[in-house]
Amino acid sequence: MPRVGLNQQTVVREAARLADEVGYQQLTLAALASRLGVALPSLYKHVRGADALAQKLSALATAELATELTAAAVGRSCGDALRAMADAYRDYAHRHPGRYPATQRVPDPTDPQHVEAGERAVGAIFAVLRGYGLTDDDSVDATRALRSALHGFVSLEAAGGFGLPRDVDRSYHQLIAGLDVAFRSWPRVRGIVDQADQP
Amino acid sequence: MPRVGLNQQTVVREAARLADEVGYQQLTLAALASRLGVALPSLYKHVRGADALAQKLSALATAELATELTAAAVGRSCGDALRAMADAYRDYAHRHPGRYPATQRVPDPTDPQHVEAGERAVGAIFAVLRGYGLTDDDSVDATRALRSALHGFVSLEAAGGFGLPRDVDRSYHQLIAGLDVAFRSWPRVRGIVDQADQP
DNA sequence: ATCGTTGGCTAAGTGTATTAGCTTTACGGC
DNA sequence: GCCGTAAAGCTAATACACTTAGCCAACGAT
Repeated sequence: MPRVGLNQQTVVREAARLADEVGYQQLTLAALASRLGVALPSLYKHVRGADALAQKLSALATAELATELTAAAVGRSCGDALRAMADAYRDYAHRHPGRYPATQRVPDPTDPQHVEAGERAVGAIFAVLRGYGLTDDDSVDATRALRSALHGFVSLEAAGGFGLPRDVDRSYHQLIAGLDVAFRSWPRVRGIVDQADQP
Repeated sequence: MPRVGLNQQTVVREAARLADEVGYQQLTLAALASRLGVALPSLYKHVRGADALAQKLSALATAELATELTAAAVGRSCGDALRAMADAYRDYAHRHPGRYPATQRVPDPTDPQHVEAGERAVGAIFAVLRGYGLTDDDSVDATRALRSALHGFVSLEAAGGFGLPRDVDRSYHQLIAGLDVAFRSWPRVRGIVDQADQP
């Protein structure tokens, strides 16, 4: 029985490819093992189990996404940067439908590469928002808002949640344009929010 | 062996309760059967299988959510309606952490109640946006934007995606305030988008 | 009272994840 | 070049989850 010569990286990479083909939920150790030409239990020599594989896949996908988000924003600012980053985000989800859901897993604190990837991804968003003059609490709120909008749109789209015939690209760009407007008036808006909290 | 006296409704209702307790992903036919005091295969007398149960649960949760969204918006308009509806949305997700994910399943066209529930939910959002003067394509875009923002925020929050200590309620209200600003300037913004599409 | 429908059951089969323990390959040191 | 060992593969067995088949008893209508 000749050895296949696997290691953790090859296993996780192949898991990513398989997930993109069959879907994140359909990624199974059995399918992965057969794809790699080994028996299922052999995978445990490289990965602690199904959950650990999902975590490693998350680290991989998050790192890829962070790199692409950063690349999209470099050399641009404000609206230009926001549009470029938003397009890169959705584009990644389209090109990697199986990896994208993995990026939503919260980084494992015991995996430095995973943590670093998550920080890079959030950092890329943070950087764009700094271009709008947003800092401190404002930038935290804005980061959450942007992540929510991007992830929400992409995941609804992937789930087939947009039934009407209206062009989905158009709706996405309109959403981004709306966020641009919101971020431009963010501190002013915040004043209104604070004010509304007072009785 | 005395009969328990189940029917589809009691099974689905109990599934909803169980999902809220243990989580949507942890909802299992085995756990549901034991909770109902019945052997697992007996459930098949009331539900076609695990997937059909998930679909029925989706119909139930979507109907509940639609009712609460509608109730929140009645008698209000624009920013008031938007805030009330957004709060109701997130509140439902908090009160029913196991049902909420079920609402994201696309309605089954062969289940009239499911379809009706989905239409009511989207209709409630549509109605609020009409208060902003948005119609036709604009309202489709805006509905998608609002759904994306609400779902994205709630699902990131549920996943534990917001690590920083900044108050999450504040961030949510800020997001809603930002959407209010965006919707007020929606048609104007749309002109910019259309313009950007030209070379 | 009985007959048919229906709601429950047990048994059995499939697919996935996991653990235990064995075998053999490949490599580094001598 | 040989050999010892760590690691990479394997088979076997366990634990769940979902599903189907087929049996039996309870309940309602006649």
